[in-house]
Amino acid sequence: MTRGRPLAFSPDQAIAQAMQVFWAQGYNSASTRDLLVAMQISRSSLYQAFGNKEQLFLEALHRYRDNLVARLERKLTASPSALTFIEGLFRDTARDACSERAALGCLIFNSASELGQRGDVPSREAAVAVAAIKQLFHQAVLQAQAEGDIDANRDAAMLANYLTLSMAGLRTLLKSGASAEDAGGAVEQVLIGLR
Amino acid sequence: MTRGRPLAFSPDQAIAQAMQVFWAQGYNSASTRDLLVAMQISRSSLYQAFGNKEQLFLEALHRYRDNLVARLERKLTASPSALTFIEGLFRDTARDACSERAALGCLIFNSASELGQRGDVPSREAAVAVAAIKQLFHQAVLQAQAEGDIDANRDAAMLANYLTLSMAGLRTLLKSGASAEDAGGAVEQVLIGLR
DNA sequence: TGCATTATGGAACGATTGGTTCTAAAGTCC
DNA sequence: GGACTTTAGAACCAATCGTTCCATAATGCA
Repeated sequence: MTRGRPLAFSPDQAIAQAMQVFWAQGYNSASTRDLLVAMQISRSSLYQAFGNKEQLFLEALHRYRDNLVARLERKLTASPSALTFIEGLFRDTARDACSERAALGCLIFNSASELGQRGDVPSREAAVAVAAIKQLFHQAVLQAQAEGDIDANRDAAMLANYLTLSMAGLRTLLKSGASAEDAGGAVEQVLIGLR
Repeated sequence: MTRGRPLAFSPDQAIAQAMQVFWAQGYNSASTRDLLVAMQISRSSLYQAFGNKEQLFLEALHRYRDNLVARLERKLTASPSALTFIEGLFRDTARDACSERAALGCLIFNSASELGQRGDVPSREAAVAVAAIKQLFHQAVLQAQAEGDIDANRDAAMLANYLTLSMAGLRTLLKSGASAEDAGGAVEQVLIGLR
């Protein structure tokens, strides 16, 4: 099957490590050296396996997006209702205010904020990832409407935008050092708007 | 009065130009060269007048914050009511979705997102600037309660957090390329939560 | 006219950036 | 053993990073 010397590292794990670096530092501030150290591979391996820094970032962002969406979809189906899923997601995020995780924020919103509307591939991919989050909220809202927890007459796409906005705002609030009480209070207000 | 050779540039204008660079590129990505070109001064003048890049950023952030708060306070007092001020602020921001201005976002939220909880001075100052925005919303909510447009029984501090979260989220949404319709719809939902 | 003081332009600093290329060794399959 | 691929590491590139230094220019004061 595979000819030649086999890979000495797991591309999956390597991407996961690179993802952590981009997550903590952002795309521009993450140097290739930082990535090499975290990935525990040599320079030649990085360029042979992933091309360059930009392509590695795209792989990491893609991975993050896929993992996040899959995790949330599992959570959604495991929840007693779509509304409790949404409520739990926001409340858990707010409750986690003081953790390292909250300080990192979300790679997708971080990237959208950093890369803005530059027009290059990483910027567009960040926007695509935001759209994936919005799409998941849309799905949850539709389900909650079918379950009778949200008025079926309300525009589900609009509510999906509202929830995406709210989650992005919550992450920024947490990044600026908001307490769990402050974040939790604001989140309850967000959730009131759903019903 | 002043001894020695006089300054050949206006520190005010120079800071304003530097602010634009930090605004468009972020703190880390803004190079000293970019700053020098925009400020139209020489390298030595920058370090003599402002110390270093970090201190220059702090001056720019401070300036941005003071200008923003002053402008919003003027707008608040000029508005027929505090509620119309809040509504107008959010609607105008959403309506402006496709402008360059919207693509830049807000320097304060940009900085909070980029610098996160690093613990250094720029990071802390970004958090202070977010707190200033929150404080302004708090003031507007209290006034709206006094004017009978918001239920006086509701927690004004909580609503201020809610509005800060919403504005931060709106800016992230616009940075990810949301249309004026999408942003406007989400904003209406945000405003419904106030009443 | 000199002196003190401050600002200026520009060179230069050492370190680091992302990216590429090279070499020699090592591992695996046929 | 030969074909093939990956490995580690060094070297290199031009560019950039933030910062420092120095001689010079421009002003007020004596």
